[in-house]
Amino acid sequence: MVTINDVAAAAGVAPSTVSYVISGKRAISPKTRRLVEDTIRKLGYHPHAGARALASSKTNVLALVVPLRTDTNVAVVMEFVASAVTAARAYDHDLLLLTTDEGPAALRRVVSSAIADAVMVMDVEAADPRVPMLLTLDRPVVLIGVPDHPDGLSCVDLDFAAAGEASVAHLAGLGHRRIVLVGPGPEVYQRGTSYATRFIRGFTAEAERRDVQAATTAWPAAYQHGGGLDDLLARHPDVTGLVVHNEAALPGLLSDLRYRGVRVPEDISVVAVCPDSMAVHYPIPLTSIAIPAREVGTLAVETVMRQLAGHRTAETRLLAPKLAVRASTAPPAHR
Amino acid sequence: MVTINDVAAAAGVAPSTVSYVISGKRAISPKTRRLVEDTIRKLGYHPHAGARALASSKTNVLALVVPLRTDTNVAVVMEFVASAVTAARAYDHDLLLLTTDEGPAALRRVVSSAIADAVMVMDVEAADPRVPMLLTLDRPVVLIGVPDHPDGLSCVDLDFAAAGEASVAHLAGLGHRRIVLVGPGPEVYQRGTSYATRFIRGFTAEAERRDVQAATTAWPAAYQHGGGLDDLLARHPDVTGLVVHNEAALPGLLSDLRYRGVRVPEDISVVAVCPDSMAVHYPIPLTSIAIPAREVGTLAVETVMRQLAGHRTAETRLLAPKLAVRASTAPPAHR
DNA sequence: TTGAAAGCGATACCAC
DNA sequence: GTGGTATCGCTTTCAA
Repeated sequence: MVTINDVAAAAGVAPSTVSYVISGKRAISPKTRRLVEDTIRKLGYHPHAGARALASSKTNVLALVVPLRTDTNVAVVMEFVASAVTAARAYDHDLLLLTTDEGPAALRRVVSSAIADAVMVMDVEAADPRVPMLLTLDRPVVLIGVPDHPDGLSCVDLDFAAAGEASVAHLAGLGHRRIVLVGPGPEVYQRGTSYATRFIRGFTAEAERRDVQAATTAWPAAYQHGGGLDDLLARHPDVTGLVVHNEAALPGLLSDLRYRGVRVPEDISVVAVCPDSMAVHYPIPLTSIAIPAREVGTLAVETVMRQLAGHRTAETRLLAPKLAVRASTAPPAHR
Repeated sequence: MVTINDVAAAAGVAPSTVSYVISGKRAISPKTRRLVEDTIRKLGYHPHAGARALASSKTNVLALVVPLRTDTNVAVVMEFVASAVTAARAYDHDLLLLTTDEGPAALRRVVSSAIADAVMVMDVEAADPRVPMLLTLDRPVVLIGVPDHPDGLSCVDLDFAAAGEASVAHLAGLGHRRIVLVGPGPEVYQRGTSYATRFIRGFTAEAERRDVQAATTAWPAAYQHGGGLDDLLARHPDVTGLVVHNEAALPGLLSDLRYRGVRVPEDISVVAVCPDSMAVHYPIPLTSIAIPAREVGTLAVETVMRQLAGHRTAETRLLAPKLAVRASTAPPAHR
């Protein structure tokens, strides 16, 4: 293994000089700098991460806790993770993967062992049991999602309440008076997953404000196609607008609509809550509120990096929803 | 921070004794062991990972390179990752996430810096440019997938060639004479992604052997529903069996079939290649060949752990495909 | 602008 | 069965 001493010897300088060339923490003459840099390249030197962590108390590793249930929204999680890795690399950090299954103990372990410098937690629940313990960690923490009591932890997420409002506002603006929410499965609500309840809150509030009849339904994430739409129409025969906050059920629902000869948007308007990339790929491009997984991932990393840089005040950033009007919504037909 | 010296002092023993209690690498009297363990608990001691890595040249971290393109099969990747994390934790290891985007350099960096002890690489291509460099790493490596020239690297995967054969064999056995493969999009083949070509090879070979007419088509992963089936039927009007090796296109294809009034399996039989959990959730449970992401993830970790334990000979493990007969296949109707 | 050397917190060898 | 201590590779303070 090539060590800093090897580099120093080969370059004819002190190890500390090599260290400073790398870190840039003190002025180095251009000549020495070039010499050292060349030697590093020539020898193929890579600083030993463990030694570095030991001496500097920094690992340059971020821990990311992801939900690996299959019921959850896989595509969004992946997109988030991808952007987080990329953003982390831009700050010269790596990502260590933990799962929600491992519970709070995993977080304590990773931080106490100095495996990671900071922690990002996805899939936060309203009364998340991890919050109290995260507070005791004394390390930067960023929650993706918003618990009822963040207690001074930083949070990043789409503003789902505003998204719920926006979906209703759009349909109401077009003249729809009876709309139904196709939400995630009951298990999501049972867990108290914060985004689902926040969305519903906004959805319902805006419906009241605008005096439109709004009902909510929960569809299993595994829903493919079959009786879902028939059930819904039986209960809400005069519905003209659907808000789908359940990307996994989207293909099945649209298949049901097509099969039943219900035209979109002529007979029923559909607003989807899903990544834009998903919305545009349907034969009828969907009017949608984007789930900005990419932005949230990047923002989470930036927030955590800011905290690592010493900025220790908690900040909650809720991204404003963006509703893109595409081909799946229109004014309701007169009947 | 609580160090091993703090524990030693509090317990009235030498630091080395504490170390040995933890590692179990030498005999300790029950009395001392209990004393030390209690002290560790009481003080909340966690060994410093960096210090450990420095002294022992082991990080207890596995690097996993995942493909984070969105065109690729998200659900399978997630399932694989989930099982890999779980398996790794069973061996007291953590998982560091790298992406294919970072290229071969990332692997060199992670290994040379002693951030990880070994590497697992997903989404291997036929002529994967990473293979030559992986060979120079001098660390355990496991490929998920099989390149044309593994050159002594361990590989783990589903036996896709056998899967291709099995799909044809099942349909041919039922009496089908004209079948079509709905494969992944052209970009997958262009990358030379090994599983896709291996599947086709088995598919075609078995078709020849059984003298059934077999055609192959490539559907975009983003396919939802629309003209896909019409195109296919126009080109292959007398097809009676479909093999779908493209889970993302599955909902769209089935929607097309339903919409066109093509009954499954009465008019057309469908064999899917996808995780079992996916196959069983359709209204017509699909006859399928399972993509054993879970098993592959676990096996990959076990293989890498075996190598870390000193077993340095490369082993290629191709899991035999399991075809589960469900409701989407039947003998072809006589026309 | 550079060098020397004291840690950082474990492991594992050498003694007893 | 236990203790003492050199060592791992780097960062950073102190000196020059």
